[in-house]
Amino acid sequence: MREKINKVTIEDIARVLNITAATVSRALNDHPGIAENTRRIVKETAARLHYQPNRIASSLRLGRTNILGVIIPSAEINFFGSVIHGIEKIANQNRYSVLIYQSNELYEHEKLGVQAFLQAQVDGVLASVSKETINADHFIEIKKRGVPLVLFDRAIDSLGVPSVVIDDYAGAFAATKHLIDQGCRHIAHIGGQQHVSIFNQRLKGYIDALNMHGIAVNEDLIVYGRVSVDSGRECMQQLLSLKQTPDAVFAVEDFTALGAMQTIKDADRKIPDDIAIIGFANEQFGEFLTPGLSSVNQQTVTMGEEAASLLFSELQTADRYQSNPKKIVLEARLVCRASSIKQK
Amino acid sequence: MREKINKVTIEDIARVLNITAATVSRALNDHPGIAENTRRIVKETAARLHYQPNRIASSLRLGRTNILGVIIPSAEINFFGSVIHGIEKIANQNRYSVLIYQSNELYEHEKLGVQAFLQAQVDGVLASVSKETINADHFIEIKKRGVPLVLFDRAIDSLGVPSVVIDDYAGAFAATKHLIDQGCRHIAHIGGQQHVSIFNQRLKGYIDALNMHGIAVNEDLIVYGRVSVDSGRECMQQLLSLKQTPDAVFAVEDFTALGAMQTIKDADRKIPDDIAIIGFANEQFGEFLTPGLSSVNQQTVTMGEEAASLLFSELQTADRYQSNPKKIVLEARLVCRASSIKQK
DNA sequence: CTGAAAGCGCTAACAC
DNA sequence: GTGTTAGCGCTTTCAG
Repeated sequence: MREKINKVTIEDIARVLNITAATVSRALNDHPGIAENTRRIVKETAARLHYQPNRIASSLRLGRTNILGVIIPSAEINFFGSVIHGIEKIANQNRYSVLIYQSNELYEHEKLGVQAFLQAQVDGVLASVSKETINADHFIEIKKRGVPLVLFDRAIDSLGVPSVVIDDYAGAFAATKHLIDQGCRHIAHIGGQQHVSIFNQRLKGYIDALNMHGIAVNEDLIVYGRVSVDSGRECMQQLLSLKQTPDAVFAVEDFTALGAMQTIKDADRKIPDDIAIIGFANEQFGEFLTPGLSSVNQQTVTMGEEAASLLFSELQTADRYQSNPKKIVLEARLVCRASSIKQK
Repeated sequence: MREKINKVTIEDIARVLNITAATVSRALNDHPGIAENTRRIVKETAARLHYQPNRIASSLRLGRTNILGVIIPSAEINFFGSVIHGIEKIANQNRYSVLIYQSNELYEHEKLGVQAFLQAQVDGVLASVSKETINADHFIEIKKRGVPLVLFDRAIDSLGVPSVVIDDYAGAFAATKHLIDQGCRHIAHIGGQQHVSIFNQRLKGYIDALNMHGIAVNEDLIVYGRVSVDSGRECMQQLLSLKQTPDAVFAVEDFTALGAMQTIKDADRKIPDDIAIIGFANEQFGEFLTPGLSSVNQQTVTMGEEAASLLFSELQTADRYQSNPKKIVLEARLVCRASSIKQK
């Protein structure tokens, strides 16, 4: 491993061939007005010398980096890993690289991420907003600097930027209707923080489904948690302490549903016969629970792909942020498993 | 959103203050020989003008980018998402950003990733090798260019670069010993593809644990699968068809263990009383199964943190790749749940 | 303590 | 079809 490759530049190639750097650059980039022969010989020499173009230099010159910045709450969360997968796939197809930054659900980190990306001169930003974020000034700054921004999953409509979300409302509606179809009439909802728009949409879907089917909404059957297994347990305990306990539960997401399931089992109630249950997100573990947890699929990889595609189309339009931003709403598909299917 | 921020450079700040760009640069970077007053006023002006340093320009000048490249098979796989989480955490602490590239387990993609990183002039590369990769020339090229490289999980010892792996052998040994301690004497192993070193290590740990405890290895009790839920089912079926069925199973990883569990249940055998079971990887779902699946924790986040730390220490030593590369072996911790604890 | 000047590697006018 | 020249924004000698 003695022979270390010294950095070779287009100047080096030019010197070897007795031509100028400009010609080398043109040849390597397949410019039109270049002799076929020159191009061939330049490329050969470049390969022979193990030349790797310095993208930093060309970025500085061109004013673009071919890098996309992605801000997510945490790569450790399955959902975001999948979205990243989708984004990276489309990015690579367009010869772009992906820089990631985790906010850890902290507003301050999110701000740091935006700053890091701006300084790195990324050509575009994809972001899923942290739960803690109230102020959107950092995202507005991205817009002001003319850098395309696309939000996914946790979007902020008032920002007026393109976004990809799933239809939380329709998903929640379908989940609730499914429970109604199973014969349930006392359907509870364990909700999330209502300032988070997706959680609020799910509540609305639940309420409208009940109303639309002539079932009165019972405030006692709606409890709000912190979106976690523990919180699901606590909320379910609360529901079980009611005089009239529910015969079904629609939980705002799967971890909450899981906590609820554990509590129902601990109370010696049967799932789904005594209490049916359905979650949201279709996390991997739901399939393996006993009984299998019904849920709503969020099409994570597709979300990443769509978000990236949206960004690339933004990148091609000059009049950014002028017209109404495009909003892609992905279908939320019901996944029925044993936890919600009552034997007739 | 009319007022678009025009790109402001150190020249702009200099002009406003009637000083030179050099002084502005020094002030912003807290150079020693600069008047306290100048520094203050420069920073104030920078903030007022919404100045963001252009890292592309400074990278070109300095010859380093403060960017780390990470190559993983897929961000969609939980394991790698967690490792990324750990890497990114340490990177951010060191004011570094993380560029990711997914190989999708393809050698060709892995090569493209290396090339993209080299061109992007990343200051270091972290990689987990694709299952398909036989040829390591692309990694050798990273070394030749003097860019620090650290491998994690799927390492190639012969490359002579630092790496972080977990102790698969010890983990498998501990898992098997745990089953022996529970009184099991007919312990089966469902293995993986033996050309993958981590799977082979787990087989060895299993065999040595049996030998060390005076239990003869029974070839019938060792079956090889394809590391999936379905394969786990098939392998378990095979084990259940033996005259002498096992009283315990050590599965090469959790999905295999899950398939085995399902088959055991379907055959109306009790877990753990009839057949105890333990997996490997400590996937999230294991905790939520009934009974909870015992497993071996791989310390994924720690692996990312250690790998990144190792890279940063490489970054500080000039005589890279000279001495014996450091190899960090993380402890594989037994996680005992109901699936392997027999009532005495 | 600050200014002048050069240069990191590349590309794009503008010449010829 | 190729060369010349300038410059992207920043940092760092070297002067003073």
